[in-house]
Amino acid sequence: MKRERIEEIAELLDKRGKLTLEQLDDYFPRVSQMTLRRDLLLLEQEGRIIRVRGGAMSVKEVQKVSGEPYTKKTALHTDEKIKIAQKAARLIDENTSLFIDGGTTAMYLAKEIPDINVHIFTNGLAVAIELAQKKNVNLTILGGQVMKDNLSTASPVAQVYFENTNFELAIISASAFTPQNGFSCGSQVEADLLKTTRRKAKALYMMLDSSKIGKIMPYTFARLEDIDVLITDDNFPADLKDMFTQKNIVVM
Amino acid sequence: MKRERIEEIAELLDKRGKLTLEQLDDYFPRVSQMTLRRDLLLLEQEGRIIRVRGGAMSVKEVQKVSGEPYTKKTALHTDEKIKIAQKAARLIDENTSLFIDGGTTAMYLAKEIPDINVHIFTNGLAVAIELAQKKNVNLTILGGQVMKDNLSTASPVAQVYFENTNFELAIISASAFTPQNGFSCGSQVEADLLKTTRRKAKALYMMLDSSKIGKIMPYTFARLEDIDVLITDDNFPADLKDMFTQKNIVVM
DNA sequence: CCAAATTTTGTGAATTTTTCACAATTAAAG
DNA sequence: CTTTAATTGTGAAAAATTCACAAAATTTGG
Repeated sequence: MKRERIEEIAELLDKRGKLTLEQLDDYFPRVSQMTLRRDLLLLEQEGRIIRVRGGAMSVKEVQKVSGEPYTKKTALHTDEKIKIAQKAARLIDENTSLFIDGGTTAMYLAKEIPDINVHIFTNGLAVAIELAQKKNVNLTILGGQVMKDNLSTASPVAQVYFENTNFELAIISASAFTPQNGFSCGSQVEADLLKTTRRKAKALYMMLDSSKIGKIMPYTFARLEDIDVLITDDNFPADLKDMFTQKNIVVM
Repeated sequence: MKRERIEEIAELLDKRGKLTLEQLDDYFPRVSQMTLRRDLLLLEQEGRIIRVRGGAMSVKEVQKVSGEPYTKKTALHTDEKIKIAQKAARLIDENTSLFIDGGTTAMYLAKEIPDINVHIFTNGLAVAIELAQKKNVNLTILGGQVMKDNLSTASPVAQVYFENTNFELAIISASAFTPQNGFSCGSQVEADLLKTTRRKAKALYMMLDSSKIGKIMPYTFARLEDIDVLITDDNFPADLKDMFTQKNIVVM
């Protein structure tokens, strides 16, 4: 009981990297903060976490890479993204092959994916690192020039390689969405890649947190009706939801 | 003055691993605790330290403690590898393009490379993550199936893509070396990749720490005379060194 | 099955650490 | 030599952490 909780905390911390005591309290409403504190103390003594003011952070997380620009971006809308990622993870079946993009939401998805036998293609460096830790996941990363801002790769040449791969499902995310302009992102090559994704996958699942709604980025890579499932958070506007469901797109 | 102090704090912290504010106060009696706090905050934002209750700890220190399969391997012969990496880093000129492999020594090399204008190709995920942090380094990662044990990619298909790239210099490392069997590694596809490297690069620099000498791995990818420069540590046997220099190979 | 012993947990006060706001000082620029 | 900006110091306010002890839960032994 105690040990179970502690292990759960450790796991959670490995996934999220860092948690405040308040966040932990939300996850474990049945015990007091003091108990959680004591658990953290124990985990610290085991060398698995580091207690910091306000909460704790995972040692594994620190070991990965230090203060890169990427982690900064990670902080925004974290909770929504994790929830979306959890929903998406549940949609992945064993013994299938799928594509995941390189965005931040995708990275959370990578964390949530269970260690099952699947073949995953990705153009995200951070996603790849995360998935490489799962023994049963067969992983292929798309090569190409690395974009420093989001640690994902894209290049026309890599497209050729991409053309020769097969997968059933693609789970991608967009930087912006409006009904008129569809799903868009900030780079031409990325848009091309995602367009190819749309062509090659039997089904296209889109992860979109509601903060992206109403925004427009330069390159549209999919329209509203191009997707099969939309995975979003609770703040998704009802009228928009209707627009999707009317086109037989599942919104969840 | 301010920056100097901050650097000094960072250095101290890297050495000692962890320091309380009181200890820091002893080291810097001329400034107030508040100033030290502000310095620590700055260092934390730079991602170099982690502030904990009572003081701060060095990120490097945390990173040392191993846990993962990959990180475990990293821990072995660390000092030699870092020295070799430092030597290799000095050989890289601005405005050139080069290939770096995906091994552990290569990862240390990535850390040591200054933030200069170069184009780097690599098949190492960890190497890529490290290099992605340098603003001026143009980075391309070779795609392919990811090998979980060493976080590097290799696949016949990626080879095709590789063929279309150009670089002047390749800095690679081997898992094993004997004069008879040359430089060898543990995987067929990796050997193929490194062979291609040998063909495409104008010059081939080999990083080899002395612990690899006398070992044999299944796949040879280069012979003694194939390389141009051998970068090794101080324990490299003198007789072997002669063998290389007699073939006009620089040993350093 | 019950009671004693042990472990785990919760609570509020005490302590410590950290933050905050503003003044004082120092360094830099014109 | 002013003026401006940056850095630093101070004490109070806020927050987080620890502490001590009682309550609750779990385990143990009869």
